[in-house]
Amino acid sequence: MDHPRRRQVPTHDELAAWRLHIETFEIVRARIEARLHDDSGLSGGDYRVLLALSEADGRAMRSSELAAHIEWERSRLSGHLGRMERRGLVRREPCAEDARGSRVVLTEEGARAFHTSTLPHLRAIKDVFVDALTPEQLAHLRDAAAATRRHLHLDERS
Amino acid sequence: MDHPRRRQVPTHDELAAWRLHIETFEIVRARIEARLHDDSGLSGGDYRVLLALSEADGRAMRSSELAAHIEWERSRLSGHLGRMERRGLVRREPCAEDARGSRVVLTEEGARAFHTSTLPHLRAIKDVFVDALTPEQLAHLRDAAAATRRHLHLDERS
DNA sequence: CCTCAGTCGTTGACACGTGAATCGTACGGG
DNA sequence: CCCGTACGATTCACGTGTCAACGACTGAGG
Repeated sequence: MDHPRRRQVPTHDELAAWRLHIETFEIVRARIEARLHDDSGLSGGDYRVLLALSEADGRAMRSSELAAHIEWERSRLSGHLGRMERRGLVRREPCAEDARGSRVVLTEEGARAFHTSTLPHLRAIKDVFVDALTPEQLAHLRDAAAATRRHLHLDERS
Repeated sequence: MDHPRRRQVPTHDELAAWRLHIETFEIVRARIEARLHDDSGLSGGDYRVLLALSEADGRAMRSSELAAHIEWERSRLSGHLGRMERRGLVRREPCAEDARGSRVVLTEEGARAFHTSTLPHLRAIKDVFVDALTPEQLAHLRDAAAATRRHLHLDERS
């Protein structure tokens, strides 16, 4: 027998809880994104970009500013914007103040797509996620997420 | 004013809880997979395939049997096995009983990679996920996941 | 000025995921 | 025995993600 100061690996139950949790909420996310896509043709990434742009001054943002805001790699954003531009959701124009950069502008069509998608999307979140849980369970999830963020030293706002 | 029988969209707090939860545990998953990859060069997908194969009779399985077991699309598995085969983790051989099919066999190297990765992987799950939470919080997560699965009519084992 | 380190955005190579089409084989019914 | 349908596995086209390398440009210093 060893003298475990502290168990180094999860118990069977802890491991089962981990798998159940992560697999379940992966399905939840997929369902919500699938509904968004069926309703409006937008992916989760599209929605996130459109949300940020529609809240921005002049419905436009510098590309790396946008990337920082939604916490994406710049290369990821670049590729995504290329696909969104092909579909007419955004437009890229050269930036006056800094010839290296570019401004990402929300098009009329992009704004329309975002607005018509919002309500059904929120409903999907309610149907699939919120309504699955009691208010106490939801509060517990929020607390667990907050504790996890502290544990990982996320949100070091200072 | 309307007469909402039942709110159709989430409240601000519910929406915030949803976003906090999903974003946090996405980061948790990414951290655990990054540690797995750093420790052993395996991705989460590799690990799942190797786990299933190492528990299978003769360390081998029919391809669609394996796909069903780990709940993957067959095309996804096919592509993934191609990459794993290039790296020598698995081998595919024609199937005796059914010339359409193929058997996926765990190689010695695959078995070795799986075994050396398991302990560090479990430790990562403990460090990053389990140790972030109190036992009560972990139980709450498990209950919330179970409730969600019922809500979505998953696990209809009948 | 001019140099040069650093930033902006894109690109390339790759891993990974989905759904539709494909191709060969299996097998039950004429 | 052959035919048509069903099935196993792969392939294709595409969307999505990472990281490293790149070319264009900026801006602080000599």
